[in-house]
Amino acid sequence: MAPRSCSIANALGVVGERWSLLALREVFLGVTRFDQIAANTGASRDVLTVRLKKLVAAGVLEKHQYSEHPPRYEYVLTDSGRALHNVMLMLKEWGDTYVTEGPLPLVWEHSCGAVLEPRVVCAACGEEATSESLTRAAELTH
Amino acid sequence: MAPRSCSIANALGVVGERWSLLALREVFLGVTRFDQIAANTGASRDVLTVRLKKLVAAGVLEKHQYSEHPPRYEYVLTDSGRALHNVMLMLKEWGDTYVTEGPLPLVWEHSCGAVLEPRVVCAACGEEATSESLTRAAELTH
DNA sequence: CTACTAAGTTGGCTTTCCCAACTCACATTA
DNA sequence: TAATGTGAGTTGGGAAAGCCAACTTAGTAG
Repeated sequence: MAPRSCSIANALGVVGERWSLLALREVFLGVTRFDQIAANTGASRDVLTVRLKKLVAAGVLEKHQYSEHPPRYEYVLTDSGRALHNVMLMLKEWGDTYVTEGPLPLVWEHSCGAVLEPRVVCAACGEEATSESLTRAAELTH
Repeated sequence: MAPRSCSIANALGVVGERWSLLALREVFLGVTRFDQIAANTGASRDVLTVRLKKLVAAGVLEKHQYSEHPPRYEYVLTDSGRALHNVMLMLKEWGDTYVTEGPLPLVWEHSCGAVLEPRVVCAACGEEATSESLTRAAELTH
């Protein structure tokens, strides 16, 4: 039996390996250079090289040369990369609530002035999208 | 330099290894038994054993015996596990948009009748929480 | 008594990971 | 001009994790 075909699996195929999401976290936080990404994530340099190459190949990051002499590069988000912001927010929210102990290492404030408490809602009606409020509309068999 | 302390890293420490989120996906879809989780994810049985044990130890899943003779078990979500639904939704949404090609393997319908298009909003004001609308409110140094 | 199912275990091999040291191209300081 | 520093990786060798198929254990069904 073949494993279930699924966008979660497809997504994890791109950003699911160790260090990938942490490298992206750094770029979201404005840290765009190899050495600093390595230091802030704790990834070993060789693995980080492989991960960044894969993220670039997948169109999540772009490698920009910001200096020709000496040659220096930075990694910037593409549209696809920026769209991962939601995933990061929810992962952070879950970690804040169920994993991290003691004071939270990072708190976001929304432009409305409140400390951000993210919620997932249905774009159509604005109501919260809980697992109970969802039904399967279609599923491919193969 | 120590790596950045962060709830995303903490979250990934619990559910970030390969197969963990796919096993959880199965439980969300109602598939709660070892053999079927193995088949539907594609995880090898030995690794799946380790992952499920870790998820149980972390309080994300609970192992329930649903038959004593013969002894049979199922895995069910805890509150912490159910809270991962948002993470899954966003990961699926990103995969749908940027990775999966062709027709989507799975579509959710919200109770309002619309096909679900999930959005992340600020609980306080209801406005969308984009990366541009957020500022860092506090960060621990250590 | 044999076959079958669920839920793992086990052994052997392959792949990936980790770490420290090294390279390379240039800039800066002495 | 020699030595030092910096950014962005590469390389090599050992340790850990992963993959697969076969085996086990406990019980049911024919």
